[in-house]
Amino acid sequence: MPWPKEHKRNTRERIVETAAAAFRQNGADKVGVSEIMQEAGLTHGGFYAHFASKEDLLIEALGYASEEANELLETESPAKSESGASGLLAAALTYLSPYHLEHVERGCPIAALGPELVRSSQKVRRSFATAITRRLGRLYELARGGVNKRRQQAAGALACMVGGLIVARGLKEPERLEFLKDCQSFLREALSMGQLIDKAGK
Amino acid sequence: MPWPKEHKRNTRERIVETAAAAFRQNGADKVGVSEIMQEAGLTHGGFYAHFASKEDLLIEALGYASEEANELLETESPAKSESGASGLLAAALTYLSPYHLEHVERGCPIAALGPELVRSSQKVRRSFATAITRRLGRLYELARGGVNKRRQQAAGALACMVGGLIVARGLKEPERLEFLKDCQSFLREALSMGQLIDKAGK
DNA sequence: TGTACATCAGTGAACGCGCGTTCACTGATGTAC
DNA sequence: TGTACATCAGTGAACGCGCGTTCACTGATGTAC
Repeated sequence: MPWPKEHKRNTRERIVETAAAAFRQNGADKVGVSEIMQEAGLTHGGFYAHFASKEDLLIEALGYASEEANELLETESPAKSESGASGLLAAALTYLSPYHLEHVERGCPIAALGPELVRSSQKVRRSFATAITRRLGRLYELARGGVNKRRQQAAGALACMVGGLIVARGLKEPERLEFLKDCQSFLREALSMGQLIDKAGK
Repeated sequence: MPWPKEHKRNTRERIVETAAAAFRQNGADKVGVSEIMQEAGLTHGGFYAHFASKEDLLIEALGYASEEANELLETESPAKSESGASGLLAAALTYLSPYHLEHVERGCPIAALGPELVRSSQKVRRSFATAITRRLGRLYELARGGVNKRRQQAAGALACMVGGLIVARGLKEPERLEFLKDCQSFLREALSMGQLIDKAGK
């Protein structure tokens, strides 16, 4: 083998990472193969030595982005330590942080590309559904209470997180941060109060 | 004037309505001017007698879709009367209904096009921000409690509604309805319990 | 150690296609007489 | 009432452009001797 063993693998990964950021930043349809390859320091012709189609790259990039976003949620964040929140609430507060609001390209692909992905090919949709289910599973593990309670809180929290970020991104400078804070306050009550009531009820 | 007075106005409105449905169904980028005109019973060439650009049509269609969705929220629905829910919760339950889940083309444009619109031109983004603010105002009016409470509940509810629908649409047949129900249960608690606690605290 | 070679990652011109937009035109219409 | 006419809503060919994809090629590499 006339090239270093890992060379092609590294190039491929560089393309995936570049695409994962570009797709989230500008939308999968608005980013061309040429643009991705150029940002990865290559020319467009070489693309098909690594991927069968742009759709295949989208699926890989989606997987990469999902993992990246899941890690973000489990990272220690200012919001997390400030409030002393833990588990599901902590993840939600991190998700609804100004940092995540501003950094689409490194953030949650559901919020960045959700509706677009739902309209994509069956292969993409399948991959997207898996990513969502996995995320829901992680949030479920962070929730506290009975089985139904945990499932409902994981669902409600994910909905608030995704919708909160999307709506905030649609607002202008003064209102968007205010909206984000309101969503945080809402979830703080909805998640922790639910707990308290559960305890009181027992 | 050699043509009936309202003829052109009617044609224009027909184009807007057709576009409002097509954009939500397939995404603004994926729907061509030709396709819209054909669905409206016309040929593509005539488009520019009605609109300066596709972008202008998008803005008009967005306004039309927003109004249509706002009306949906204030319509009497099965979920609404079933639960005896009123105000904000009733609107949220209607939003998170299977009907809305299935009918993107007649539903909320935030959930159908949100991330795509955020990446659009300044003109489109401005129009989108206005639509969101208007929706938030309506939800605020439906909420109960103090000023802060109402603002937080309106924000949290809108976030859950938009995110809940987007996530549900990303899931497959068995899970998507389950997820929708979980979001409804979550909001039922988060919204009505907040009320109860408020009352108990006074 | 030095040279010839086979490999294959990456190059760049070219393709067919659909898009948004333009423009010279056509023909249905209400009006003037 | 009937005909000639001006208006203008709508037509359809054409444009430049960027897209995803293909393919004959180039040239950097590790290996064989």
